[in-house]
Amino acid sequence: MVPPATADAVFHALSNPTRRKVLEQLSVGPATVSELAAPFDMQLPSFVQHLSVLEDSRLVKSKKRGRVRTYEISPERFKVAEDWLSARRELWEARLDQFDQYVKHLKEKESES
Amino acid sequence: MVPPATADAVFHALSNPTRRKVLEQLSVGPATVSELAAPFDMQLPSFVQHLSVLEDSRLVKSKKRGRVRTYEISPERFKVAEDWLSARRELWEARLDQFDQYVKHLKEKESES
DNA sequence: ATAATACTTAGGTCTTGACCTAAGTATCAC
DNA sequence: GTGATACTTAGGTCAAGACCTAAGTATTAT
Repeated sequence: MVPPATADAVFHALSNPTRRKVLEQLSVGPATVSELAAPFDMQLPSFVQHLSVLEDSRLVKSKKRGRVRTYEISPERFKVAEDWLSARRELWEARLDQFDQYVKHLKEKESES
Repeated sequence: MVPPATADAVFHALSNPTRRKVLEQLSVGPATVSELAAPFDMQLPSFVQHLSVLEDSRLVKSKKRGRVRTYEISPERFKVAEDWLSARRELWEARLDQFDQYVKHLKEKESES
């Protein structure tokens, strides 16, 4: 069981377009703060806050070497979101299948008469 | 391409534990406002706001018959989240596979010497 | 017709989120 | 060791989010 606070942080991190674009960039490969910030029309301190949100959610991790901080994707964390979504899907698909079966059953009965 | 605003709304809707619990409940089957609200220690108007957020994101839909409003899951919308996540995963997995290949390649070279 | 039920509307508070500017620190390049 | 670079810290604003209470409307039950 994933603590709910974890899912909160992960989905919240994903809810902002700037942060999603950062994740899209990092999916391609690691990058530094300035590289990540370059495409955005935003002051650096504001942008860095987004990186903090991402890091707090653990969707990414970073390391500083000298004065340069490099970020990379932390793939394990995405499972929190993926697993929650697929658990929902399994539940309702099972239910809808059951409903389909029921409809099919009704139709068979109908054609008997 | 899904407009980013859509992903914003979907992930934002998913970021709150009350709303996720509602979605868990609705995955099991449709339910009315009062049925959904019952487990939560929250005033009804506050709770109904959560339902509005979910409906705005189109993760759920509702219909009113008489004085009772019934909610149900709207499965298509979940694909927005699922697709975004799986697109990221594909990218970084391709990259990490490539890296694995590279390491393997290095090891082969090493054993030649 | 009256009362109870099932929401809805209309506010108000308090916290969090998303930005900003200005100034600071730690490295690196010369 | 001086200046440029790459962030960091420390504030401050303004909008959005998550709750609340009080009162309203539309249905249904008696």
